[in-house]
Amino acid sequence: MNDQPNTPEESPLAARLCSISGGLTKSEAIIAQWLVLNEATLGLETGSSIASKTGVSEITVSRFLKRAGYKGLQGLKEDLQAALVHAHVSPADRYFRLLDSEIGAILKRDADAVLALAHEVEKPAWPAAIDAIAAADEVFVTGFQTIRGIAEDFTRRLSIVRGSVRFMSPHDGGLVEWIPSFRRADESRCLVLIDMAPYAREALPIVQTARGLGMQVVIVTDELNTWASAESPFVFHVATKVDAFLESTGPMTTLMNVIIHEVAGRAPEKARKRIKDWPPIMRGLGLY
Amino acid sequence: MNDQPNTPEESPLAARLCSISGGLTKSEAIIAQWLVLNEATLGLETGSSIASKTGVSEITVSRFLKRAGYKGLQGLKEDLQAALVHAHVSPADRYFRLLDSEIGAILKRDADAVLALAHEVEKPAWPAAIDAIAAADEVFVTGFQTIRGIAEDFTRRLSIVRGSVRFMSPHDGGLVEWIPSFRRADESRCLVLIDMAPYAREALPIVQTARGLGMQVVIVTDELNTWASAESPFVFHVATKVDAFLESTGPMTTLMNVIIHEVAGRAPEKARKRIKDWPPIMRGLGLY
DNA sequence: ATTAAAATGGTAGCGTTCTGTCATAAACAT
DNA sequence: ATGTTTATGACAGAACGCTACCATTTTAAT
Repeated sequence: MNDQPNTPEESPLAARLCSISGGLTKSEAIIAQWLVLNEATLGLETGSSIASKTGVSEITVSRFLKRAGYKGLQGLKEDLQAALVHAHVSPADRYFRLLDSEIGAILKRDADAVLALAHEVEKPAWPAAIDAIAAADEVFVTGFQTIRGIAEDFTRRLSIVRGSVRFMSPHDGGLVEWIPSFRRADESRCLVLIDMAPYAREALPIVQTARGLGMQVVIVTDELNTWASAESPFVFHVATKVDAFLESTGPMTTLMNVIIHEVAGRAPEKARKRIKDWPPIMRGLGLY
Repeated sequence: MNDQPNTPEESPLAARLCSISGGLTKSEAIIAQWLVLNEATLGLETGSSIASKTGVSEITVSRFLKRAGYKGLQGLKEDLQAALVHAHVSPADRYFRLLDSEIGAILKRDADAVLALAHEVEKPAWPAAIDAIAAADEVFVTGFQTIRGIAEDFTRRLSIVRGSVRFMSPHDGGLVEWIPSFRRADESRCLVLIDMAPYAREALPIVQTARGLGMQVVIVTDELNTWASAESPFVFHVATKVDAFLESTGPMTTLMNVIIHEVAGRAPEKARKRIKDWPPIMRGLGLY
């Protein structure tokens, strides 16, 4: 099922270069071959560096790239980046045509950010964080401003998968739930904090309070957050800058969904049972 | 003997950045973290692109790199290249070592769903829907259950971009806002409904009520929804099934963000002004 | 609160990269 | 051999990325 990103004969770049109509000239062949062989490090090259390494002149490189359909070396680099997304995600190139617009660029970056989440779940801290959420006797969730809703939905959806999950708004009397209860001193508690840099002033003290009470803290935040790592080992970064008017919260939502999926995976039979029970529960509640 | 080309905590770049004597300033910390998180694609970046993505100025990036011991971004790229040669890792599989796993599949499908949004944006109804939202004198937003939070966040974020946006919970006395006011009978109103099939029983009557009051209705829903198209021309479908325990709402969030971006684009100067005014507004409100 | 120090951003200038125009060289056909 | 086409390179202008100088803002210290 997987395409082979490494095999040169299957690389989209190679395919594109080979498909140039009318064959290649000697210099062009040299350039093309060099490009394919060095595809991995193309991003670090520059037009003239390629020229000198292949022994042709700068302008020939430029011309060749344009003939191959790229908009200069910069365009080739962009295409390379986009091709990554396409190669691994789309069954065909059915979207190519659509993705040239401004929105297309935003969508591409969002998709890329989603794929980049693979890095996060790969971290050693990831399974530990999932364990912390799955094993805790009680889970608190919080988030502010324009991602408060994501935090609330996360709470609802996590509640389908495991019990004792509570959204916490620190501003309407929220932290009272945390008053240490000695009757249940042995219970473990976990806080999931969703955070974005522009709105984060309130987050730090909450995390510190939670830590002080012996809670585990899982923090999902954007790339710009720098304080979180000092407070907890369970910090996961999501790319949110997509050059739109506002940041994108889509990838963050995806990550929350993955967390839920993984927590469910820690106790599959229980989770499935809860899901089975869920519709009747809803019906009983009318709508909400 | 094992090479860990991707593990952030072992990367030579990360090591070097961490070892800077005298600690990092706030901006520097942001830059450093961003560099580490995006090391895989650094080759495709440029000084100013990094600056814009991290929210600092070009010159701060330049200064920081010099302080870190690199000779500008070019020097950093050269160092990276040297490291890459050793690691034998192609940027093509930077994410995908683990994408054969179950989570990998989920991420891929989510990313694919995001790209597939290009189809929705391409529909003729799309610009019309954006117009309806942008031009309306008043915009109502609603959504239930596990996507209610998305609807609320959409309300908050759309409020940054244009005024008179209101989240509407039809169950706590919600529809009173709709009582026709003859003083403002000429005002146009628009409803944005976010919907998912499993929870949709309540949505239809709301839409019909809105239509009866002469409102435009924009509906964002999943692939399974069949009734919406009969009620409004502005229906957009998002793929939500990713074979996880629960549906994925990430792509839907992305689509809402795109809507906001487009609405902002309809009145750029006003939108930019609103964004500029936004931080003070927030501060004035304390936190929420 | 006031002052000093540091950090950051804006503007402008330099250097580099990229591309358009023209000229030269090579390949090819007759 | 000659003329024609094509490929390649040299030069220059445009565009962009990078850094030096100065102004402004932020932070820390008293």
